[in-house]
Amino acid sequence: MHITIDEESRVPIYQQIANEIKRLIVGGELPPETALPTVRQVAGDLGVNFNTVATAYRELQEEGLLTVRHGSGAVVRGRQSDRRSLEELRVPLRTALAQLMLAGHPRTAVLHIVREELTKLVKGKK
Amino acid sequence: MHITIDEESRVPIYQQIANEIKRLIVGGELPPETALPTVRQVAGDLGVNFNTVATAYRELQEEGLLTVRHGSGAVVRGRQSDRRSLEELRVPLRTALAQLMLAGHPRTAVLHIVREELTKLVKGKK
Amino acid sequence: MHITIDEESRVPIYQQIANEIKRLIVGGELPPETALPTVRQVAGDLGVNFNTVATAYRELQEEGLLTVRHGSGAVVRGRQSDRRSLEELRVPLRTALAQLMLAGHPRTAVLHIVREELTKLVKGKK
Amino acid sequence: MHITIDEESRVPIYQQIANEIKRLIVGGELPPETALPTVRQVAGDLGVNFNTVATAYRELQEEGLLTVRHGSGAVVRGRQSDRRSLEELRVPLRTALAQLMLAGHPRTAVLHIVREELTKLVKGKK
DNA sequence: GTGGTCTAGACCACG
DNA sequence: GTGGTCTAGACCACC
Repeated sequence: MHITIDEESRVPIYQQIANEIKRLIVGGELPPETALPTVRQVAGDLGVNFNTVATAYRELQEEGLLTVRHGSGAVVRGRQSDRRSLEELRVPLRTALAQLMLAGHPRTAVLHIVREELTKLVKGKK
Repeated sequence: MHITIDEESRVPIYQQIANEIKRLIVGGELPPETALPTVRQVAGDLGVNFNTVATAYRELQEEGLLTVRHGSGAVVRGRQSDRRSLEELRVPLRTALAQLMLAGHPRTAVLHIVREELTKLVKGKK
Repeated sequence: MHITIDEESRVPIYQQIANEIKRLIVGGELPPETALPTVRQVAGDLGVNFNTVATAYRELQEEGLLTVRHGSGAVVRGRQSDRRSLEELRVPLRTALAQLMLAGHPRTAVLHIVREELTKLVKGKK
Repeated sequence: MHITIDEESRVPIYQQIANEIKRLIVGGELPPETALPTVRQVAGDLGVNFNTVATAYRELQEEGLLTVRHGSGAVVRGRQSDRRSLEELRVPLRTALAQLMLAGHPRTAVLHIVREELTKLVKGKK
């Protein structure tokens, strides 16, 4: 399971970890029933404290994406769904798109980038 | 200048203000050379702390979007561009797209939402 | 003996098993002197670890609800009673009631729900 | 704001704190818009680490009961509502009722206790 | 001065 | 051996 963390980012590390795992779930690299590595293993790989990883796992569990079984690890849930409303999810999208356009990319270029990202997201997925 | 703030959001208020102003610049509602309202005025309108708005303006200045003229307020810069690299801007986009797909929206639906948002962004723009 | 476990719940599985058995004792479905199925049998039925069921049985024994006869399984005790004080038992009740009211159910609705649950509890009981 | 913690209980301290605050909200002792004491103040009063209190506040925020404003403290939300379904809330009630009956209290006595608790819950409420 | 995050390390609960 | 909880203390983000 490959996760990259940006130490410089102002996004909290635990949030970045959660986002990366979401990406892997969406992309099919972590299909339902997959056992995730232990918090201590991920912590070791990333060089962060295990509590930081535990916070990420906790967030994913609260969002219904993982089942964390005390004593036997975490697995990806079969029926995933983000509980947040579409309107809530539009806000970060809107912000990301605005920043791209501010950087000087015209509408068609932005759409191209979006298509690229969508393709990368589901690359591994059957 | 119409800005909306979500008190419940975990995104810092100053960040929300900065994002909203970026949106208005992209949309052409704040064309180059436009004078922005004073920090105190915005703070009063939104009912937030003076320093919060000041932080938002400082961020926009650091990103090269505003010119703050000593004693006479801030104006939108002529040649705007977000200084961050494309790769840096892809991360929040990727995250936003992944969340939409996790919510169960298929690729075509996500693209549709993206087009809607892009259209809304440049609505006021000639 | 029908027991249901919620894998997603944050209540430990052994605790859920113990709670379910208590419910069956209260309801009269497991009258005094009834022999309980063996730990291994319950574990197999529920698809949980052997030790998990053993922990549940141990808890019930410690609370004086079961008699574990060396080598011959567990039986329901004749004169059952939870050893904990009334004050100790009020706390979870209070918490459960507060959550129901927070969910917007008025006092009379909560009382109705309580009556329903009490009736369900003793359904099988003569 | 009076909160009592049972050090012996197996319910986590942060959970107990959250439950107590819910009780105070239901009872009207913490009406909407009330500012809660700071995490450090509560931590000092209860003799626990401030992180423990912060975890409780976080849980309440995620359940939509508090608005935590970074830098200016937490306030009780106007429109509270527990997002969990009625069925989910019935389980702890069922468990609490079963334990009371196991302790030898007949149905009418249990109902009496429930009424007492409901009355205590809303004591301070107008 | 507020809450948020992260670390380090101990101990417990669970399966 | 897993995750959960709690502590202690540091530093940062925010208002």
